[in-house]
Amino acid sequence: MDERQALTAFGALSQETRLRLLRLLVVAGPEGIAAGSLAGQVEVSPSNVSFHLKELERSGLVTARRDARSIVYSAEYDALSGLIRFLMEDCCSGRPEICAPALAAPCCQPGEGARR
Amino acid sequence: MDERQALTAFGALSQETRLRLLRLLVVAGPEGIAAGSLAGQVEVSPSNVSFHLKELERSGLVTARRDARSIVYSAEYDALSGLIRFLMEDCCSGRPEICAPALAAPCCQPGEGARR
DNA sequence: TCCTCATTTCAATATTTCAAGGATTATTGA
DNA sequence: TCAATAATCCTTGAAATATTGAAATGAGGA
Repeated sequence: MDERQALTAFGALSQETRLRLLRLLVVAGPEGIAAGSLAGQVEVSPSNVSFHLKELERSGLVTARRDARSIVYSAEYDALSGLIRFLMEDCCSGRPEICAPALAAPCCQPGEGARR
Repeated sequence: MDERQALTAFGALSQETRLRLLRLLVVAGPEGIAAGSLAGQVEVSPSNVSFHLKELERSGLVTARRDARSIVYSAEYDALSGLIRFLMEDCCSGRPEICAPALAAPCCQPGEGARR
C-alpha cells in the first residue's frame, strides 16, 4: 500500500454511507452483496449507492463482479489489511506507544484467532 | 473512538499535506513541533499549514499548546491508537482474515517492543 | 511603549465532492 | 426480438474543501 492509495482509501472511509457499505461487505465476506441489495439495506437511492460504490472501488477497498443481472461487490481484505498496516507503519512510524494499545483489541489476542 | 470521530479522522488523513504534517509530529513525539517549523519542513505557506493543522486538531489527531511566541503541535497518540483499533474492530468487524495479516507488521512482532 | 516575530484570521477564488433524476447499457426470460 | 429488470452514466446545482495573500492578533524584548 503506497501513500497515494492510502490517501484515497482514507478519503473513501471518511463518508458515512461508504463506511456503512464497507461494513456490510466486510461481514458478507468473499461472496459479496449485489448493488441493489446494498441500496435497500442502507436506504439510499440506487444512483447514490452506485456513486459511493464506485468511490470505494476506485480506492481499491472493494471489487465488483457481475453475477447474472446483478453486480456483486465484495470487500477487498488485502487492501484493508494493507491500510491498517500503513496506518501503523508508515503513518505512525511503528511507534510502540501508538501500536501497542491498538493491539489490545480482542481480535489481536493470542488464542483469539477468530473474532468473538 | 466512536464513528463520528473516526469519520472525521479519516477525512483528516485523506489529504497529502496533513498526512505529511502528522507523520512529522508522530516522529517528533510529545515535545511536538512549532507551526512555523512545520511550514518550513513541508514547504507550504504558513497560512495553509495553519489551516491544515486546525483540521488535524479538530479531528483530535493533534493538539496545540503555546510555548512563548510559538504554537507547538504534537500528535495525539491515544487518538491514533483508537483509530487503528476502530479500523480493525468496528470497520473490519475484527475479521481475522483482515487483522491477522496487518499484525505481520514489524512493530507488532513479540520481542519487538520498539520499532526497528 | 514600540517594534518584531510567529501564527492565525479573513476574503476571494478554484477545485472537489455530494445528491438527485433521467437517460442509457446490459442481462434474462418469454 | 421484446419486455422487464439491474445497474451505471451523465448532467445539474449546491455544498464542502483547498489555496493564496493581506491584515490582525498575541508574545517577547529594547
